[in-house]
Amino acid sequence: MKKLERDFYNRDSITVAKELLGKILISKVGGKTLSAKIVETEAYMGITDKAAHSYGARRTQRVEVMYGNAGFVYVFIIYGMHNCFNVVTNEIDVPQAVLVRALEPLDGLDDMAESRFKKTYGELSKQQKISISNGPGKLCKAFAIDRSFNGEDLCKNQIYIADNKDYDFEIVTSKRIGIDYAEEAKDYPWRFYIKGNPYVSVK
DNA sequence: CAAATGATTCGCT
DNA sequence: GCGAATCATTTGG
Repeated sequence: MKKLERDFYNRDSITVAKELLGKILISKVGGKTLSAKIVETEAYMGITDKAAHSYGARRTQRVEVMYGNAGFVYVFIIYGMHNCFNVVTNEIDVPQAVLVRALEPLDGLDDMAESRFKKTYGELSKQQKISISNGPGKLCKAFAIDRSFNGEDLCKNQIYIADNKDYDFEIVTSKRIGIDYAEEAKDYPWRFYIKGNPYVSVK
């Protein structure tokens, strides 16, 4: 499997969000290898998108990564307790990003189960196996992603995304989740997921 | 089973 | 001070 290069990320968020579906997220932090298929994403289109942190060209310390080069990681804390994992897209000074909302675990299942539930994968209930990574906060916990990942480069070897030849799925397009404050932007069809995948957070 | 609720921290105004 | 790109748990039908 080939690692995705800077060129892949250096396009608009909607295109990257769609094409990230079915790709493989790989983390090699702390001597462990974790991998999972990306099954749900959302595009945040920057200065014109009321749901985006960078709406209206807001440029603060927190949002600074999004103004940088494509292919970097943007992690933020939401509701005081959950991390959200984003991929920075598009040109420098165009503050766009893609939120990864759900993953299908592939390798390192025991490590993910340990991070999430303090159990081995075999000890999990059927319900827990699904909920191990079927949401933005949950997948961060499974991958042990926190704010120390903010600003990491996906074109290096600590954490990266690999291409996948398995393109046998349909993409469903729908409205984004949890952004009721965003007025008309809350209805934009900028959420994408793999049809029929059990790990999708909201069907 | 659906709906309501509490948790808890930090960046921004 | 306010409120957020969420989640787990509890409550009620």
